[in-house]
Amino acid sequence: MGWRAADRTEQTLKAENDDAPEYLLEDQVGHLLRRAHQRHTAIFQATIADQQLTPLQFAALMKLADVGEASQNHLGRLTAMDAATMQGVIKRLIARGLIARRPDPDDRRRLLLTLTGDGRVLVDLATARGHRISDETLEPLSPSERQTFLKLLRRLTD
Amino acid sequence: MGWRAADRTEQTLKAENDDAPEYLLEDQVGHLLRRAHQRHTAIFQATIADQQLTPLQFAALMKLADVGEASQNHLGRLTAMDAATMQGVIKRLIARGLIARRPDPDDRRRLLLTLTGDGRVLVDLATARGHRISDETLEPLSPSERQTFLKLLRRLTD
DNA sequence: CGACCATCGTTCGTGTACGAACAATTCAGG
DNA sequence: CCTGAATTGTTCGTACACGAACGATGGTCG
Repeated sequence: MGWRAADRTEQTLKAENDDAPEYLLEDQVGHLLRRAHQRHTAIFQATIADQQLTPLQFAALMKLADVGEASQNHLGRLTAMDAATMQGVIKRLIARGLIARRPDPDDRRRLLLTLTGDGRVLVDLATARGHRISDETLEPLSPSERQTFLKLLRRLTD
Repeated sequence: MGWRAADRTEQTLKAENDDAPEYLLEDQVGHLLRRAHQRHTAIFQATIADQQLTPLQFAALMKLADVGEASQNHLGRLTAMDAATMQGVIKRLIARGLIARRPDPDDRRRLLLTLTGDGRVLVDLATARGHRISDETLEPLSPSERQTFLKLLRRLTD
């Protein structure tokens, strides 16, 4: 690229103490995590049948199918979304008729969420895709490497 | 929590074919990558000195310090941001006087970006913090596990 | 009972993320 | 040379992500 020689004057201060530990963006965990996540969402969009369905909407749907019924905040904790983010996700899923909301008779602060019939159908269709997406994301690794990677990654998520 | 017993009727269909491969959100790579990335950005915000500086702004700044000068699209490719995302990041860095923009004399489509004096000062201060952030993110892993994890993670980012 | 504090859902503001479309400019091939 | 394809930067629209503040409700403890 030839930028280094051209910008020598601009680089002077930095170039003078070469022994200082350089910061290489492409070696930092945060950058790699971000890029891996980017790649995963690209695979998600290409593989999931429904083009409108986003990774977060899919996660909320799958978790709701798992627990059957939950309040917004509770489902948010189960899917690692804060209450504000939850608002938008829930609003869009309700607008598409995939989930329904009803007041909790025992606690008037809460709104209980459940899958609708359409939601249940979509969950059944999308489950296989979900597994395919995970496989494809891990495709560059061998089976034993996948085990190792997932084990270590899980320890970085507390 | 007791939701499972309470919602048995809602779970009937799903419970009947137990042999079908269940989809456990907390075991999926995508979800784990998202949570690990969330944790990293929380560590970033807590550790970086400047409270206004975001991970993407920091990345653009560090990369610009590395290459000296670059057009918006080029810097975007180096930091894995698309042109539209770049717009906002660059706009905020210019507003804070950390980088400057000037037309490329050789190509009138391009705008060349460089660090300002303030930007260079901030980069020098933030470099040590950046390394601390990476260390803290990987803190749950032993040194050899970190090597393994980074090696595998890098293979998932192409 | 009553003051206090936690929780629930909502809204606002800021900042990524990215597809899509656009005008201006550059480049490649005929 | 000149037409068409590619690149650069910009804007628009949608969807996360989260801190902060808010009113309504629920629980606790003196």
